[in-house]
Amino acid sequence: MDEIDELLSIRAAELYYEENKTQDEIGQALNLTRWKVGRLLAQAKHRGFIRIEIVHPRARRLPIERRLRDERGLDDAIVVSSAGVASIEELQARTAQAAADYLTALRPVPRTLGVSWGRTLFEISQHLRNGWATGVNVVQINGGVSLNRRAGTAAATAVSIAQKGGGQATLLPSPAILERLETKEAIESDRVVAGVIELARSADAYLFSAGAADHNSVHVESGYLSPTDVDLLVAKGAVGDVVGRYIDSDGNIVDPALDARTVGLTLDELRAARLAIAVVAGPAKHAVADAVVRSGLCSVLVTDEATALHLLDG
Amino acid sequence: MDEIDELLSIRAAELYYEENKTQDEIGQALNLTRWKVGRLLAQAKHRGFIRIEIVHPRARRLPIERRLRDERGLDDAIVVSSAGVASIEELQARTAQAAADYLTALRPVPRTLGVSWGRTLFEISQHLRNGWATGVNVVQINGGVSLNRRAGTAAATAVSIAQKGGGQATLLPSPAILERLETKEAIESDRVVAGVIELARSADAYLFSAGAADHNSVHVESGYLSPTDVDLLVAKGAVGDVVGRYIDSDGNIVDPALDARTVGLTLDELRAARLAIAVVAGPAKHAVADAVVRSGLCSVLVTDEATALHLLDG
DNA sequence: GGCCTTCCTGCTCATATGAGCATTCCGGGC
DNA sequence: GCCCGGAATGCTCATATGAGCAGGAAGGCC
Repeated sequence: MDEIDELLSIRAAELYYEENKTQDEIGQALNLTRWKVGRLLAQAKHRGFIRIEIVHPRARRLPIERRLRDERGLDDAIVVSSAGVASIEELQARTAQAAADYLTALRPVPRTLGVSWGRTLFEISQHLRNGWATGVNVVQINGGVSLNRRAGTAAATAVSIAQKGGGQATLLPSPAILERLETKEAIESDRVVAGVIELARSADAYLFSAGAADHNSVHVESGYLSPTDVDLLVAKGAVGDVVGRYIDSDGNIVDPALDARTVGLTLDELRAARLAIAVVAGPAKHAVADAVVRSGLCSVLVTDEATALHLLDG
Repeated sequence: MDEIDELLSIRAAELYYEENKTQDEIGQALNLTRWKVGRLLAQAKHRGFIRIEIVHPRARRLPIERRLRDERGLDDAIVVSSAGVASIEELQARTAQAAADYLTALRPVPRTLGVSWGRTLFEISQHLRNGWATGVNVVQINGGVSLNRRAGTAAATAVSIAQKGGGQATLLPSPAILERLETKEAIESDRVVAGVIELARSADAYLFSAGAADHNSVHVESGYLSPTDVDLLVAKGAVGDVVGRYIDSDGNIVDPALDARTVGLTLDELRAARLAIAVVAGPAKHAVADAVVRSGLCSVLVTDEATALHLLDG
């Protein structure tokens, strides 16, 4: 395509998209046949001169979703648009909304849903509508008795999801990470705890997020880890955590000793699940999102456009 | 339109614009008739959820041009798109290019073109192609014998426009602003100078820019004014200059004494012209652009999108 | 210069889309 | 319960558009 045609295609595009002229009218205006105009417009589209964006908080990016499915082997992918997004909070809200929408539309409706906890999960629970399902029982898949002011968030999340879905929540009455291996084993052998974990293993679907390996983590905030602990994990290659278990960029456990003191489903149990929905948004989580997808921790990913593009191109 | 329909219209738009599905296919996918889909898409467009942008340095904004013509009484307006613009320099280049394109396409071709000088005019001269016209004579409309290193820019601009247009340049051999009124009157009564100004008055068309009233002005750079002079003009309400004459936001001369010492066409002569093309770009010139258009200094405006929107909404 | 290949142009025809209209549905008033 | 007005729906039909093809121009190669 020479420069003349390039310019003509721009003029044609202006008349077509901004002035709503027909290709025929454009042809008359520019002294071209309507077929030539059609070809110029096709060229302009093909060469990326025409950018069409859907500007709406609920807008998704289907072509990127397709690429994630095809190129990264996911069963499904939900990518929310970043167009017109003003803040990271809004991005997270959009993603949480999309996750809530996905859960609501999920068929068959899971009888038992295993959930993790954290800021993302809490937000999803807020975006779910009353009656999003009928009779969905919710079970926590990792420890989450909070140690401080945030106490109750983990429980509130599971309870809210269950209540709005017309079911019961089963909480895992245990800290996320214990200081001593013996304590962790003792807790896990407790009849109630063991029962909950057994129930969690039998869930039809899992819904969880991933955390970045930084001082902003809920594990630091909840007091399970100190900022120094996180620094050490990062030094060992940690990019983030899933259900409280810190992984490197290949999805491997970074610190087996720490992992052994962490209560809840193991990552391999998660990997073996038929339906594991990861919800990960924001630039801070690009690395951990990559590790999650790469190592097959989820079969469905709900994320934002920038993170998705990072997974595909980065 | 309720929320359900709003969401459906977004889903439909995704399938239509991103997946290139037909409205019929979308209907099947979403359990709607194809007419409903068509209506949803129309709604989505109408409510601004669909944003179509033409991303190209030569792209123009025809709807804004129309508004400028209709609402601001211009004979013609050229508005270059700001989409994907990286720097102010690029914006100015785009605008200069558009001005060059406009001149090239101008019919009837002017026999004599009056031009001012400055950075914008110089850039336009660079963007013009050899043979953009055949036999266009160019005459300077304001004084421009530079006093310093920039010497020659003013002359080079006029000569370049003339040469590329297959004509001759007539330079105005006079400083832009003189220190004493008597000198200015003496120069203007010089036979050569008087002849050039007479020729300038008879031009078929004028091409000029406007300068912001700041220390970055070419008049400061060329030594005709000191930064302090400009500060004083600003204090008197100056928003910028046209052919070396400083105006306030209503287009009135700010300092009649200074104006009397300025050589070249007067603003009223410019206002009386049949075809006066002003080329003004960049955020620094929003105020002066407004004054130019408001006071009828130009019949044709070439500008950038942001400046145009400022004229319309600001 | 003649020939061949390749790309481009203008066409026919099938399909997709939008305008306008009749019908149906729904909520409010009696 | 019944009627009515207004909105939403599904339709017919005219128009706009894209796919595919035949003919022709342009340019390279002998």
